[in-house]
Amino acid sequence: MKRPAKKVATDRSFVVALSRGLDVLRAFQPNDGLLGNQEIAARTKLPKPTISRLTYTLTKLGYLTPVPRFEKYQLAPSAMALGYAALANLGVRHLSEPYREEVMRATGGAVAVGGRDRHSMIYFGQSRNGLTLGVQLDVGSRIPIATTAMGRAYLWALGSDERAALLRELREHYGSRWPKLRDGIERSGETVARHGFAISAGEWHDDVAAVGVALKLNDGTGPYAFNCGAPAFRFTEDRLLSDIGPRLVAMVRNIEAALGGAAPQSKKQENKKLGSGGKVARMVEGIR
Amino acid sequence: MKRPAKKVATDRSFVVALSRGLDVLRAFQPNDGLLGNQEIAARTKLPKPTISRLTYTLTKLGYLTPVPRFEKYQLAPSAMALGYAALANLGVRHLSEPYREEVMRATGGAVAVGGRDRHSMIYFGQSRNGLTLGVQLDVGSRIPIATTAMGRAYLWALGSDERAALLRELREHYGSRWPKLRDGIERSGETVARHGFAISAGEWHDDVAAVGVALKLNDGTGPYAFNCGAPAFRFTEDRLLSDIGPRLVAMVRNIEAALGGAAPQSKKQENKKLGSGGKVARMVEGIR
DNA sequence: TCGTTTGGTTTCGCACTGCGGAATTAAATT
DNA sequence: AATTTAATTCCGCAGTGCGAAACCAAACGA
Repeated sequence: MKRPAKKVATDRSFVVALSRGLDVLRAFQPNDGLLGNQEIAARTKLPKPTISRLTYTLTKLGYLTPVPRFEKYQLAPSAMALGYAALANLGVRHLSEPYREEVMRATGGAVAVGGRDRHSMIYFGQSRNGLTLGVQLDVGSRIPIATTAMGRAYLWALGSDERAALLRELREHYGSRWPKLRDGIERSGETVARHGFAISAGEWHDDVAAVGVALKLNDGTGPYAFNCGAPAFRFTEDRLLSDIGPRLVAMVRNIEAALGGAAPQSKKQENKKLGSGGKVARMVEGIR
Repeated sequence: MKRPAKKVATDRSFVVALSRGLDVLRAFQPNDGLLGNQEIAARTKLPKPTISRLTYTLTKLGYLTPVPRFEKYQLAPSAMALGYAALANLGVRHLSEPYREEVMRATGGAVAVGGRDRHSMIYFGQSRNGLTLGVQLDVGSRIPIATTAMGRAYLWALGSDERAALLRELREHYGSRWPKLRDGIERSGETVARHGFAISAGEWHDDVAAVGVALKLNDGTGPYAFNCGAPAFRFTEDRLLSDIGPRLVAMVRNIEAALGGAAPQSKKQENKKLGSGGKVARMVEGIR
């Protein structure tokens, strides 16, 4: 009864202006520092006057700083504060730290937790020893879903509907490059089914090898995923399979236990709530 | 010509819906993890249906995650991504790192950079050696403006108008506690005038002593500030004055030089632009 | 010097969004 | 069963937010 229209159309509860404003903020990628109204308009595909109003509003609220020298904008401290609040509220991050540390010491690989944002996994926290990888990844770093151990573990931890939805998104996102990626994902699906962890050896960066394990919580919060990686010469595929992988699985199980049990897998619970109408129903409908 | 109304009233360029949506996100403080619509409504003073719509929108966009178990929401990875992008785009943070490291090693104190968000200073980055302070401050941490060396340095680096505005805000924010704070600020103003750095010894936390120095850039980006702090017994007031302070000032001057010169202080330039109407005029008007 | 290009802002009338009071439902509590 | 608490849905209307088009200013270039 609220479903008919073809496009986004009439979703009376969706606040377009807010969505657009956030799109403007998101237009600022981690590199490109300064952006003018023009560039923002190009990226967001919104008409110029709209952008003007939005940047004006965001500036007034302190999320953007004008840089008069270049007549452009920059993300401001307030934007940062949001991110930090998000981070601080992420229980997994804190709780998993000692576990990560331990596995890092035991294996010599860097251990990280992350979750998904759009088409990427994004790091919530990591433990690395001095050596480790050539690639330096910080909190907030993004890594692809399709080619990384963390991403694959995450993907295969999703319910089949969500997974299908995500795969569709990725396909669209990657265009012609998709088939190759999809193959890798499918292979990793078998690995996950058999061993409980995903592997990526040289598929993301030539010289990086890692395993990934997903964590499900019973609070309904989307799955998270851990990885443990090192330079390829240090983690041979053999070692990944027989040593690192199982170790990471054990770690995650421990964390799940500490956090109050893994997610119940049965759809029943959810459906009960879903069937009864109410908020959750709309939520689920809205989300995917 | 756009000024008359008493309240926010008619600012045709200000997008209210966006502002409110961001208020909802901001309602999530770094601690209180989960928030229900109710609590959000209370904090933001917005009517419930409005909150419903906004949380619905934010959820759909991936900035909030519903936690069905508690019928509440949590900040989601997308929110974090924003913050990270902000951080990554902050030139000062990266460029200042080696300088901070050096001063840290030379003095034994922790050295940090930060900027302002609302009523606080917020850390962009810091260098600490193993020991240092009892208080552990991370990127994203907030410290007060009035009682800290960093905050005071920042405050006295503002133009007199902005400073006045900020002081007004703080006064309102702190209510009856204000007079005492104001005294501290004023004393620190003299210190800044005389030595070029601000001091806070035991005024924020009993056992912490620090100096602060502001950094002005010529790109029009609001000032930033550095501090160098340690347990009080390690940084005596004498040492702050004669050693740590001057050293931090020197550091900041070096950074300014590396970044292409300190901000020109004359109001002329700005006024020229201002006079000519156009974007900047509206910006400035809007900001403060 | 005068077009031209580029990037941004203002205007303005209208459509439809977003609003919020009030009614409604769900679940938890008594 | 009655009450409380917390959310959602309804729905008509005010006025927000929209965006095409016009306008402006500065930078370029010839």
